[in-house]
Amino acid sequence: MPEGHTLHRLARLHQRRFGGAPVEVCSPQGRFTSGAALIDGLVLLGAEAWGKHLLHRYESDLIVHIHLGLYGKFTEQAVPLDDPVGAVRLRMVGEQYGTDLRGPTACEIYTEQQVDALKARLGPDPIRKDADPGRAWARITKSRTPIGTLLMDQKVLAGVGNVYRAEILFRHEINPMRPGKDLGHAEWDALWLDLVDLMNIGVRRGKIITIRPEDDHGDVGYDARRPRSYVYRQAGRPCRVCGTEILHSVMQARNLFWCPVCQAS
DNA sequence: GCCTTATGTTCAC
DNA sequence: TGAACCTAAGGCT
Repeated sequence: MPEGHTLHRLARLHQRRFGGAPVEVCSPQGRFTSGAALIDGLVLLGAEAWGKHLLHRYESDLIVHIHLGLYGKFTEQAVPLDDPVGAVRLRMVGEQYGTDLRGPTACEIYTEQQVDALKARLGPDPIRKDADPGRAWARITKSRTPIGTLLMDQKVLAGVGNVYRAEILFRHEINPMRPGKDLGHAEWDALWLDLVDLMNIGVRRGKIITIRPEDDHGDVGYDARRPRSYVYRQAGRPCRVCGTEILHSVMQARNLFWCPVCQAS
């Protein structure tokens, strides 16, 4: 699930697997061949995530920018690696492990100026310790745009995706259509702190976990195959808190889920 | 095996 | 507003 927690988890993994040593880099699929040739054999100095963006910094000021988009995935193997299967955009091989990247929206060489521009256009990332939530609040508090749209806007908040959007609004009993400027400051502070908590749990656990223990009744009556969530992909099922049927609509071409009673306004 | 669907973003009309 | 990107999992036959 590529929301921000996935990218931060990958950054930590890549740092651990490849950081501080030379990396063999290639593009079996061929769509990153020239970029891969520039960094092949160089030492990976560091990996970090900003929202849903992943950056690999190599010697010689060379930076790889990766965005997974909807489909992108990394897979990992111990060396020696099997021959690439399918469209592998990027293969990185270190001393003990190698990783393949398939289906990303972006995998390209970035300059430091492009990195600066990226950071400048992204809102604060709840997973980053250097994040300033005041920047997000400044935009939200003066906007008539629905909070459900603002939370998904990477210029407002970096790293929040459709699952965290739906779940955080449920946890704070906020209707997705409420205008940003109608959020109270205390309400926003609580929402931000909760995002920091939940998204860091996501990084540690490798999946999105949002259900409070007191609302988790052993999932009696719930479909174990479905995501364990309050509202995300729960349309038509009873709300875990009040039993009302969870609703679904499409907002800005994205699936939106909410409880009409718990999130009445 | 085939069809639908998805956690995201950019671009064209 | 919709298409494109182009992968993989899950549900269905």
